[in-house]
Amino acid sequence: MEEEQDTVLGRAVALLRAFGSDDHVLGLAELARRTGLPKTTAHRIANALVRHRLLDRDPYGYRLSGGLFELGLRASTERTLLELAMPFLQDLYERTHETVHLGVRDGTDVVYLAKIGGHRQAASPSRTGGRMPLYCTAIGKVLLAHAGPEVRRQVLGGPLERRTPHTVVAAGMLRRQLETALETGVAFEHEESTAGLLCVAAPVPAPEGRTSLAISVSGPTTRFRPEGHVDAVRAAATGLGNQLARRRIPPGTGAL
Amino acid sequence: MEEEQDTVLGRAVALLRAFGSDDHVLGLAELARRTGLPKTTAHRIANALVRHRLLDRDPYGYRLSGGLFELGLRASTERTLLELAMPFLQDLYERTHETVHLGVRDGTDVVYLAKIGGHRQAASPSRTGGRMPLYCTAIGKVLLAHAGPEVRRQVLGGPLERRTPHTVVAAGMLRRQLETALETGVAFEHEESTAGLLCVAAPVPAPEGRTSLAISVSGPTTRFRPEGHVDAVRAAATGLGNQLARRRIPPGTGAL
DNA sequence: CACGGCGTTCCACTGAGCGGAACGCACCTT
DNA sequence: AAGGTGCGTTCCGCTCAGTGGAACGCCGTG
Repeated sequence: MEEEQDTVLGRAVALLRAFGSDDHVLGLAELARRTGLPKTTAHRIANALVRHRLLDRDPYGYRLSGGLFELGLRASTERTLLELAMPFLQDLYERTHETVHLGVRDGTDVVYLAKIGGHRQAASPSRTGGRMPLYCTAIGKVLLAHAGPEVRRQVLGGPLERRTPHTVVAAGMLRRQLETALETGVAFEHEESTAGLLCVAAPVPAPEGRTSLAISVSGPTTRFRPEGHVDAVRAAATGLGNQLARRRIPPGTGAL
Repeated sequence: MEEEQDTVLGRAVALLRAFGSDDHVLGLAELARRTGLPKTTAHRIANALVRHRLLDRDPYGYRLSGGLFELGLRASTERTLLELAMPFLQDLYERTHETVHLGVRDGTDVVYLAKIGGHRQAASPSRTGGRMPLYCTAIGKVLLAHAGPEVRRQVLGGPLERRTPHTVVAAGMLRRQLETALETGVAFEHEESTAGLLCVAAPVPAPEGRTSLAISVSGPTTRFRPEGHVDAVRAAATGLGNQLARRRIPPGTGAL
């Protein structure tokens, strides 16, 4: 958790960021440990954050508050992006009735901006606001393929952690997949991040600069055939792309 | 913008909160004005916030950043609530193909947690994370009807601002509408917050304590008949209510 | 060209923030 | 029962991060 934290503000932000996308509630000690702050300091600042309604407190510890949630939703760029994107995701869901995702690239991660899934949705571990490494998801591979050479080098050079028996951990193999992704305009995932999960993703074309958004449809191995949804995903992605271009929405690169 | 702001942290939060749900980008001077901070101080803190990626800066001024957006999405209570609610909203949308909202009560406001609307959605001004007063929307009236007596008194006692020619500004009239809302389990809005907009809402039943969530369907006067969707909304709301009860999700009261 | 409003830089003062030490408490071992 | 461990909390004297008035340069506008 490397942050500049020599000022109250930095420390406060560090405390907020200490909450990963999976841990909901953290005790004071854990918080102090993660941020590397002295217990006392963490205590003081965390309580101040509670006072200012950025954190909630219950007997079990601290958690990010609804106030923070509300504040986050006001971030203009992401919000207008979402508002424009929703109808397309919506349509895609209705055509496929499988889980639909919208993701942005941030560094070597995907951040999921939206997820639509009905009652019968596959047990995908993704969560809105959550992160995944680029190399092992369909959205990730699409975005990686369209990212600059530095990012590709960084990912292909770095270790490719095996997350399931099917994760592509050979850089050569991955590189080839990225090539075909560029050619065909879609990427697939076959249980590479999560066992039992298949996925197709297409990049949202950006007027200028690098694509950093992608849309995907995913479903369980039991019934889902990714190849069957290629056209639908592509349509949604290009539809959104056109919409964004018309509205002159800047590409989300680094925005997040 | 009354906040306790005698500490850096308080001031920082005040700066973030200075961004209303409608203003995207604020200049330094405007920011200083809204928070009542000296220009210098606002400048220093705002830049610190930029450094910590809670604000973005472009030639036009400051805006809430994607980092803040991401952070907000991690707020556990709201997130799990949303994850449980989405399928129901989804279904409701598919049944009606009109704009669907999920709202919570916070004080005398509704806060919209989710909005689903396809391409043909009505021009409702609501935005995810946005607020509306309780007295003039369907969701608001439902929530008001189920709120404690203090809240009712506060709203009915306070001035009812006329937002359109159809806004119910007579306390007596409003009170009667709340009664029928309690009896029938749904509330309507006929262009009371926005011209051309009709809406039905139903409360999400809470196992214990006060209901503070509601679901609505809305559409334009041109084609939308709220009465026709009563059953669908009610079904979605009780469905979600059962789900929440089963999962023992605490009621969202004051959570936000 | 003077004016008002913007964002920015400088700098001397001071109190908000700091964190080590020490405490009470609820669990576990032994 | 006695000791140990990890938790959240309180106290308090030191000091440096945060403060904000003054002053500056840069636009537009009347």
